Amino acid sequence: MPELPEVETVRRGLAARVSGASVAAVEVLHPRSVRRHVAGPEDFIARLVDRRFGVPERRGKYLWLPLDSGEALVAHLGMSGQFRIFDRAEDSDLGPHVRVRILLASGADMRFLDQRTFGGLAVDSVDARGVPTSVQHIALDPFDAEYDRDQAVARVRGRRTELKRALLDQQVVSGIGNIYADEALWRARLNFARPTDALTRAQGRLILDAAREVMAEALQLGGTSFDALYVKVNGESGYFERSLDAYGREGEPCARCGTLIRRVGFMNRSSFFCPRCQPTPRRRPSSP
DNA sequence: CGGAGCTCCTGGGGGC
DNA sequence: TGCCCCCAGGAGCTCC
Repeated sequence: MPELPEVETVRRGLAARVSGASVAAVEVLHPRSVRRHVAGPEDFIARLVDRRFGVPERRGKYLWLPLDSGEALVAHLGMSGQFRIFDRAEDSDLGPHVRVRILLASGADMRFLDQRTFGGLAVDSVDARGVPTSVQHIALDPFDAEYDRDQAVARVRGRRTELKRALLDQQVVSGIGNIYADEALWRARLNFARPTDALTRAQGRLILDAAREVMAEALQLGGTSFDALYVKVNGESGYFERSLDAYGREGEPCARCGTLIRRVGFMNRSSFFCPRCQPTPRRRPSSP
């Protein structure tokens, strides 16, 4: 489940390995992985071959490599996307999940793998600030130099929904997925179902600062890896999983109060929380 | 037009 | 042992 820390870990890996590299050839092994490139796989390939990559950038869970053509190669990892870089292309034993291969002029082999194909690549135009068209609707993430926390708080409080829904809405604040939403809520001692329009400004700041903090700590450890579905560009795992306080800890004692962590369904996914530290709100989002 | 539900996808794992 | 079904969930899309 790549969220901001995992995507940033990948971005750093790509920055170290492919910044300034030129594309020699591209193979699209699964068309679904380039479905966001509406002009089709052939056009996708043509816009990459002989182009040179700049330094990769990221907003929220999107990352992109600027091209010397003025466009950008945009990537979203979805649920199971990975980039792997090999020094030399080896045609044998590609494995079942390699979806796109980008062979570099240096001889290196840059592979996009994606078991569930929720992720994908596209070549996209960029605006004057270098942001791809397909990323412009995404809110700034908490690590963006232009991020304004109080504006993000205002967006959360302006919604009429439940707090976790707002945290997961990439147009409110980007980069937060199910794991870090639960972790931030646990740290802020707020229940996922808290109505956003009843949240105080202080609570809004608390939850957004907690999200930023937990993602910063995860990034230090190279992100969260549950299994081989998320690895860095060199194939190594991150170590944040052992630091999680709520996510995946159903039935284990809360690190603050010892109450057993509960899991409930919410938005077609699981939410983990401490029923004592994060009590369920009495009323549903306010109604007339 | 904001909010909420649906849908895409595959492999691992649990249950029987 | 084998098979079936559920589950993981990001985000675009559709409907209300």
